[in-house]
Parts: sequence; structure tokens; C-alpha cells
Amino acid sequence: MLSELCLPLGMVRTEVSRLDELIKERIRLPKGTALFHLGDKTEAVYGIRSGSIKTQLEDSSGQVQITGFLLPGEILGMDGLLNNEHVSHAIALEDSEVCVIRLDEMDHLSLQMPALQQQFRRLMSKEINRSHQLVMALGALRSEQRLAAFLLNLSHRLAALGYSPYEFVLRMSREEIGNYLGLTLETVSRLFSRFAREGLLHIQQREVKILDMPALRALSGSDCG
Amino acid sequence: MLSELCLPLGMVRTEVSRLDELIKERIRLPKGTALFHLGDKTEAVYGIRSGSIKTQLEDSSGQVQITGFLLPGEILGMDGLLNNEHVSHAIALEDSEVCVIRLDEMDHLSLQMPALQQQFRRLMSKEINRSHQLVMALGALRSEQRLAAFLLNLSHRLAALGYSPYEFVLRMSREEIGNYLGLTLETVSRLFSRFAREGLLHIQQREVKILDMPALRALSGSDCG
DNA sequence: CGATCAATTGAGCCGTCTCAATTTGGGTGG
DNA sequence: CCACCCAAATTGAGACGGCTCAATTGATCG
Repeated sequence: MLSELCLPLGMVRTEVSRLDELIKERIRLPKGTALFHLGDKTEAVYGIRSGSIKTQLEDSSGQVQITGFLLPGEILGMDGLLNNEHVSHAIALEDSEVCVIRLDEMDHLSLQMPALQQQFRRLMSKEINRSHQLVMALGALRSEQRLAAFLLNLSHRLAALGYSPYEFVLRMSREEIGNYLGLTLETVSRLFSRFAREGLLHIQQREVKILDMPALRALSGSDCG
Repeated sequence: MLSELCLPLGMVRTEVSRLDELIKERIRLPKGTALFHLGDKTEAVYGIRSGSIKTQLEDSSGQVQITGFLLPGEILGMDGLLNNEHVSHAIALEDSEVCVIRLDEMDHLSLQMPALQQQFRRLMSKEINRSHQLVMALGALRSEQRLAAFLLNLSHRLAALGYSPYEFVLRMSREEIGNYLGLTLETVSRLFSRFAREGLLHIQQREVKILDMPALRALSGSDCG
């Protein structure tokens, strides 16, 4: 079982097997469907087993802001732990599968396994850092740097999953990328065209081939947040 | 003792008194000094007792992004829990005092007090939400909306501490506000002048008097993130 | 094979930045 | 206590990046 995927990192083998107790349930999410909506009660967090999921805030006026594109092995739902009510939407970008980590079960299990607490704390800290990196991108980078950093970040995470860092398929639209990066879809499209013209990458709709990784890194400010 | 300030929220009285065990140490921070720097080992998180503290990221090229202005009762240092190494700087905006919440002691104590775990989880979730709100502001709002939202947020938090929501002193410079909001200091200054000209507020250097809260709220998009 | 949605590309405008000059306020030492 | 100095804030003029609006092309899916 892939519980290492769902709650990864350094635990001894026996502990990992205990963890399987946590993950009894799976949920299949067809493309476009929601794992949870704003306002839903938070009774679990979720680890992505396959596919990809976007999370987005929505304010009272209906304005939307995408806060993340999550890949297999990553956790979502931790923003709902403040009042046990989700404050965001989680929507599958493609057919996906998640495993359910129920909070009550985790609390129960963590009494016997203190490492689980610390592990979960690390995961929440990681989410804080992820969000801070996005703040940095939105606050300090110009449009071309944002898109370059976005591509590098995706590339890096896909490589960690065993995929090629050079060729991959974007699972989100130009509009979603733009929303995430604080740009319009037109600006994103223009930047892709420009990057291709300058020989940094090849792009055919949503298929990306990175041709000059070092140049892309230089452009982004050598940071892949 | 003000441990409620340091780890606030719903615990029974006896638990609160147990919490005092956690908070043995205090640190005084003169204005301008750092509580921790990027790269420092994370052995504790900190609750602000008095004063105010900014947290800022710094990338490899020295580019800085302020991610928060923290007030009494708020917690900082949780971004360092991923690898037990701080990834940000925390610098006092004025003479401040924090209490130290050592992680090893918290882990020890939480074995006897499961509510502590959940409380801490809530605090980390709150930090995630805070950061997401900032992402929303940077990604979706225009400059005037960002500054209005910033002022409303400050006002709201100061009110929660028992201060007037209408009159307060900014503890940070125009440059720091601009950095936080993804704007230049000149833009921030111009916006303050404009808000004053339009009768929304009165501003004298760093002293703010909000004159028309509803208008400010309307401007911000009625969200105070 | 047509209908529909996503993506590209262009033209012009607006908001924010940059650069620069002043003004204001606070702190220090004579 | 006043004069000076330096940092912070204000204000203006002009440039530029990214947005808006609009037209066109290219995919995808009944």
C-alpha cells in the first residue's frame, strides 16, 4: 500500500505499517468534480494518489483565487483545520484519486505514535512555506519571472515523482495559470509564445518541453518557488 | 500569567494552568533586532506578548518579501517546522517581548494533553489561512483595494486586542507596507494621500484615524484579509 | 463535420513603477 | 535649546508593463 505516498518521510517500517490503519478509504474524483467546497465540514485531510487537484479561495463577491495545484503525494485540506470547516474549494483537474486521512483516527493513532504528530506538523509547515513562496512570487517577481518559476517548480515536483523534468503536460488552462500567478490569461499565453520564440521551451497547447533549463532558472531569479 | 495570549483558545482552566509549564522563558527584543534569522535551527515557536514583529523571506539573490506583521497573541516560527530550520527572518518593529514555546516540551506535554495538539494544529491552520488571504490580495486586488484591506485587517486585529479600531499607529514604514502588499513605497504614500483627500481617513505620518469604515470596506471588496 | 471552447495575437489604454526633487520629522551634538 | 543631519514621506513627470477589448486561429467533442 502506498501510505508512504500519503504521509511520506522518515518513520521506521513498523510505523509505516501502522499507518495503513489510517487510510481505509479512497475517493475517486472524475475530472472537474470537487473533493470539498468552501463551507464543508472538515473531518479529514486528503493525500493525492493519482491525478492533480487545484485549490481555490472564493470571497464574498465571488472573486476566485487559485492557491495551489497539487500533485500525487501532496496533502490538501489543512486550511480547514482552524474551525473544522473548509475555507477553499478543491477541484480535480483530471480524473484523480485521493486517500482519506480522518482526523479523529489520526488523533487516536498519534497517541500511540508520537512521530505521527511531528510528521503532520512538518506537512503543515510545508504548506505554510508553499504559500509563502507564492506570496514572494506575487509580491516580488515580474510576469516572466513568475511563469518561469512556476514551470520550474512543476518540473521539479514532477521529477520527484519519477517523471521527466523536461517534458510534461499542463493539466490546467492558461486562465488557471494566470489566476494562480496574478496575471491575465492573455499575458500567460504571450509569455509562453515569447519563451518559445527565445528557445527556452517548446509549447504545443498544454504540452511543454523545456529546452533551456539554465536560462529559465536565470530568468526566474534562480528560485523555484 | 498570560499563557492564554501565547496559546489562546478553548481549553479548560486546568489545562491552561498546565500550559504555563510550557512557557518558562521570555525574550525581550529591542526595536530592529531579530528573534531568528533564516537558517537558524528551529527549537521553538514564539508567542508575542507585546510589541510587533515582521517576518520576511529572503531569496538567494537577496530579494526580500515581508510575509506578515504580527501582533500580541499571535504565533510565529511555524514556517520552520518542516526541517527544523527557519526559512525566514523575524524582526521586531518596536521594542517587543515574546514567550518561548519549546517544541520538545510541547511534544512531551501533549502526550498528557491531547487538546494541545489540536490547538496547535488550529494555530498552524490559521497561519496557512493568513498566508492564503495575502495571496488573494496580491493576486486579485488592485493597489487601492490591497491597502484598504490591509488597514481593515490591522484595525480588526487591534480591536480584538482591546484597542480602538479607528485610531492606531502604524509600526512599519511605507516601504515595508509596500513590500508586504507588492507595491512601491511611493504608491503606498500616494494612496494614503488619496484616501485622506477622499475623506476615508486621516493620516499624519504613521498615525491613522479611520473616518469612513464602511467606505473603506466597500473599497476593499468587503473582505478584510 | 460543424459547434464550442481554449489559445493566440494585435492595438490601445491605464495603473503602477522609476527617477527625481522637496518637505517633514526625529535624533544628536554643539 | 537650537541647528544640523539623516531617514522617512510626499509629490510630480514620464516611461513601461500588463490589462482590456476584440478578432482570429486552433483543438476537442459530440
